[in-house]
Amino acid sequence: MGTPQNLFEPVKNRRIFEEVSSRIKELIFDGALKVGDKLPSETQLAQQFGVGRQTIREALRLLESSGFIDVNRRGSAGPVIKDTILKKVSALFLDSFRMKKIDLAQLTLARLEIEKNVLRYVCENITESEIRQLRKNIAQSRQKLAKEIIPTEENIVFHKLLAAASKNQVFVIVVESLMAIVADSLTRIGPDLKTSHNVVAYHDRILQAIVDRDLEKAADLLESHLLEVKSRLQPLESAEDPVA
Amino acid sequence: MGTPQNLFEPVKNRRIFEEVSSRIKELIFDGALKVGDKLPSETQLAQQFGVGRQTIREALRLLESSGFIDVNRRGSAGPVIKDTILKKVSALFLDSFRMKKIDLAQLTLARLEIEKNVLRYVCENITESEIRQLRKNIAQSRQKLAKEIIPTEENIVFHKLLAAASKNQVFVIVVESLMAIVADSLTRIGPDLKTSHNVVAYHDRILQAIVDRDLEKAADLLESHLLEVKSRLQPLESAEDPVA
DNA sequence: TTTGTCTGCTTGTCTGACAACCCGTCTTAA
DNA sequence: TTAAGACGGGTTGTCAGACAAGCAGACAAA
Repeated sequence: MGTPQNLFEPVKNRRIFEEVSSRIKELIFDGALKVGDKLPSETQLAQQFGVGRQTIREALRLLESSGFIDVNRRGSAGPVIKDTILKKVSALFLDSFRMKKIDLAQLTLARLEIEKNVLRYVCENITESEIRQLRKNIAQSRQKLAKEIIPTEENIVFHKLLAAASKNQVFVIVVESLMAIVADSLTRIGPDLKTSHNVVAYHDRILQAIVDRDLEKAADLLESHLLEVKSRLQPLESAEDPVA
Repeated sequence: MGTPQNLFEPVKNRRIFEEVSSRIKELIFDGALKVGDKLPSETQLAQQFGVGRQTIREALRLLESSGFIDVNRRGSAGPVIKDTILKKVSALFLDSFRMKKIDLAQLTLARLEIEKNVLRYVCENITESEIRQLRKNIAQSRQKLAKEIIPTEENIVFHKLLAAASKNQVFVIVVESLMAIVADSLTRIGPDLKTSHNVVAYHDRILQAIVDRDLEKAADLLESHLLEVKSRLQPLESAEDPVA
């Protein structure tokens, strides 16, 4: 008590590569560097910033892992400005999950609530073209099923398409992140053709409810659907940690 | 059409530092390395992995920027295992915002929906101790206001405390991320004592509604509260981009 | 037109070097 | 006795130089 703590901010002891990294970041935010633009090669960057190449490399690692650039492999031209921040957010979300900060019950619950919100906006805003996309997605799943292939990817995409149709980027990011965890969990579990048929059937009925603008029905279907997915993934939860 | 495209997956050409980074990550996931443990020094790591120090450094940069380790500055001992993934997620979310992928209207809308969900779980699960924390938070805000200091930090914390009281880590992460954006936006706007009084008053009434287990009232108050915050931040949206 | 080869440049990695810096230890002075 | 100051070993941050692997475009050959 009594002693105020944040009076003296820490003197910023930034490392040079952090400074370089955030300078480049600012250039991107300001629009001076746009997606698709190419950065000079490492040697040139080193000269221009007046630092060593190792410093530049570490700065590039930072930018790369934050989703701002894409470093070409050996040989070809310099780093390219790209925007893959979303993928990086999802990856970190997955890391959180793997650090046991989230369990499947919490995940499903949150997913349910958030996707219900999404559904509301979807029912209000969905366009014909988006409906076509969803229909196409279901058709692709069915084609795979007919060949006895599990359409995992397509089933994940269905939910991402829904999020996109809400026209709210925040939902897109969050759903994308949650689905990354679901996708990861699904790869750990054996494939199951019968369940997949069920999943696709649910997706189809949900889409139908959306087309009918029947929000309540869509939400109910979604709830049953997710609870089923949860019970399917549940065994994973306890089966993990085989470490002594 | 006709030509299948994903038949040949790209030969994975992982760089050594990526390999090193993910090896260490796995050790953390497996529990072989726990939070607080110290990694060997860079030179020792280089020897043990049989690679150069530069490679180790780049691996450490990766781990650092993903929130797995904390590298001590010059001099003191080796890197320490830490878990600051959440902070990194928030930082990336903020980057998304700065890349104009999210605007304030979308943000507020999503925040409203998600915090309403949170409120529902809060009303069901909140404990006495959490109520005390929230009360304390409001009291602190009032103290600052009495000294004519804007309690920005406390006001942000209020919403984080609510999220925590939902007992769902997913909501915690999402709210944390959204509030990082709000906090950042608030620093760009001039302080406003009068508005702050209003904010704290809202928080107080929301807490009261929660204590009364009056979900509907709490949700209504939250909605008005957030819409007010939105209208306060709105000027920022158009005032940006002074670049020609 | 397609295929093979060559050249130059870029990235990935290693090695060696050194200043700045932290921490525990030892010395010294009050 | 104890507290302040000096010392030394170990560590990080950064630089410089080196070289193999690999790509891209030019050019030659089939």
